[in-house]
Amino acid sequence: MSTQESIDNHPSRPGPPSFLKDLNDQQRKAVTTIDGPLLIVAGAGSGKTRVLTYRIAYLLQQKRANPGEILALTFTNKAAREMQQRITRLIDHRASRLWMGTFHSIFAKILRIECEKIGFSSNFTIYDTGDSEQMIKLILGELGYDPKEIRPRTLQRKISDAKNELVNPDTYKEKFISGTLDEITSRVYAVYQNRLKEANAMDFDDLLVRPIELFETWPEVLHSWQQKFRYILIDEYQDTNHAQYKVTNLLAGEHQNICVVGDDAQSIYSFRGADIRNILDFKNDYEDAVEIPLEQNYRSTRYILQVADSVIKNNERQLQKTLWTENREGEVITLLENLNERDEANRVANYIENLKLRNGYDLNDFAILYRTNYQSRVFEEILRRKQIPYQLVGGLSFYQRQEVKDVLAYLTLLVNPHDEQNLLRIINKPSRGIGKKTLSDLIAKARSEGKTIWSMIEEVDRLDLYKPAKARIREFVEMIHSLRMELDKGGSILEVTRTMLEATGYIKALIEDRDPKSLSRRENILELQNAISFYEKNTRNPTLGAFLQEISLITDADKYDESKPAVTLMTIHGSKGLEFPVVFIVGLEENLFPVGGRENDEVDIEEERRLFYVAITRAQEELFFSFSKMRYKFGEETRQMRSRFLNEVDPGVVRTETGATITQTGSFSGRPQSGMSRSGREAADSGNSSSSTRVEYDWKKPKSGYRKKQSGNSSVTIEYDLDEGNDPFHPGVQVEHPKFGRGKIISRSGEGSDSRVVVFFKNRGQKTLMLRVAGLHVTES
DNA sequence: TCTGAGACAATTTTT
DNA sequence: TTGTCTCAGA
Repeated sequence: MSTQESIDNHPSRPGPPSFLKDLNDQQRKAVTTIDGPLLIVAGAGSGKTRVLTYRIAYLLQQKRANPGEILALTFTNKAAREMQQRITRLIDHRASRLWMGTFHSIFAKILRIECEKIGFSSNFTIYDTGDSEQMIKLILGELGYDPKEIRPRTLQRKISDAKNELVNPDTYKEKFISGTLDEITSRVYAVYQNRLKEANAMDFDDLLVRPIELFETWPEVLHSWQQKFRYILIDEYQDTNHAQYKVTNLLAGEHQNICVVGDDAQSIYSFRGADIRNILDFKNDYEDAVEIPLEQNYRSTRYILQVADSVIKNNERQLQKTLWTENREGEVITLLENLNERDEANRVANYIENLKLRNGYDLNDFAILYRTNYQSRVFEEILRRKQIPYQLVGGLSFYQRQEVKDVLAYLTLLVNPHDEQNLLRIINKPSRGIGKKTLSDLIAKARSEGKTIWSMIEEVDRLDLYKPAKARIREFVEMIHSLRMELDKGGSILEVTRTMLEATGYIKALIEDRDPKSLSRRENILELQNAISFYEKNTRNPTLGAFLQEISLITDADKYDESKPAVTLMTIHGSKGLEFPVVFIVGLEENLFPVGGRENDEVDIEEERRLFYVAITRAQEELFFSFSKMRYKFGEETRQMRSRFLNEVDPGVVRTETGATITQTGSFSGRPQSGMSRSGREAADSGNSSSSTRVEYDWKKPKSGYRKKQSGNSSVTIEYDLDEGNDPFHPGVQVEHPKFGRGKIISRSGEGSDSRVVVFFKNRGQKTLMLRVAGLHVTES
């Protein structure tokens, strides 16, 4: 508090920036406590991003650091972009000089500068999970295992887990031999790491692990980066894994100015090695750490928070905290019961149309959230049929499509000839008569001579191979050589790509192909060319290598445009950090959400529950739960059971479409496993156990009223009745909306409880709102 | 070496 | 249901 007082007491000094006024006490403290380790425990919707961005702006304004001395790490591209935009708004062009981005992109950038010290060259290739898997499959075969018996994917997962725990192949060998699978993993892991290095390639995990290797073997390199980053900020700290913990711990070693923000209740990435202990133990790791909680929620209605709270308290492991809000109670949550997934999609679509019409929502106010990507299909189909624009976020990424990966493989080969995976991918694509036999001979020869495949085929003439194939290989090598020359002579990336598509006959092959997908493949390649062209025009020193690295770390999700007038479809994981006025959480069924476990691995129910919590807390005003009694799975109609989570929600704030309470839903209220949700049952039986808020039974007509702010934090509620027409909302009046902020009424239409106003909001633009539900209040002018 | 029919597996979640 | 992989035959 003393910081805040000293700032407030000297308004005439050039000291505190005016933007601090936008913050509440806790937030302001979090922004202005700048030296030393700081843990901000930020509940959902408590203004976390705002605090981070203001903190950065504050550091700059107070001249504590130059932009280049601030390192801000996020977990997803979406979060990074969001932050980038907000900071740009706050502090102009200097934002671009910040070291801000995802863990992976930032450390890729550092590695590009430093990687020669650990035996890589700066145009190393980044392998995605698919590339890794392919490579592991090849290695398995070479080691004499059958990829059908041992799934490359399983091994990929195990190796990735080991890397995130900083277990190298040698340690793995010592520590983890307990069964044959571990033994195989150990052997494959060792070969895999060597192959990656030979190929001058890194997988996603290496982008975090290799910097640690670098810093530990080169203390002076570590020291210079420690010096550079005076202030480090980490978002979503609860989702960091051990490698991420370690690498930031190293970097913060000098200045100890490390500020982490997180919420243990929103930890949803343990499958990727995220270790919730990182946040729980922060205060042990950094002795002088200060902890600041952010507990006021600005996002959601009281009912939404209430239902979120009723869910999350079923988890045993969690930090104690109290999330509260000044927002209105809002609408009760509606549970949609559907016959099957088509029925579900139709019902959701109908609600969207109705709410849009009745309450003046825009299309981008709606989000449909699901557990798994494949659930999006039905929704896409129905929305398309009903001509409701939507945008699908996530799923198969553009850059992961076959044809796009093929083109990128060619380009990658131009900058990194040792990249084996990409060479093997396209050496016979389109088919040019270099078949399986020739290739396996080639690989065997390369292995026995200890050379890369590329260096073998460069001297193909001395090899003993199938004659016709030799000629084709020679042609292939010459083609790559001449393309590389064109690139080296300074040819533009786009031009080289065009030449390549021509020379390889890739496009020609697609045109001749009778496959109906060929057309969309050609379109995708065109789109890729657009991306290349965009990159070249908008980058200072565009190089093919940099382009390839950049796109290997971005996904389709990054194209998400929140202002586009369309309904958003995404997974709950993808929705983290976002908010929507109206949210539909669909597919609340056993074995879907929570997901069904595969044979061997247990589903972490607490994590699934946190995921449900994340989904609920995305909603600002209206929330819907939905499940289907039948669902097509693998082409077969399966009977579905209602999710156990629905037995845990506070029944006081959830109603079915008919207005019935949720426990009255008949045959589908059955609980799946005995003894499973004891606490959930208790919550259900004891009604509003989680909160003192009472819910009126007549939920369809919420009380009217608006809050009039008085001095300080208190407010009085003034009753009015829209049917009487004694409300204060007329054109010209300044109003405040719980979500959209301040605005001015432009016009009004409709009668009584149908009254609507058009309001122009400073931050959100023009909106049509239903007075009955908008929760507006008049501001003093 | 290439092609196509049929087998088969897959639905967690992201960088 | 869809997409991927394999194997037999040309």
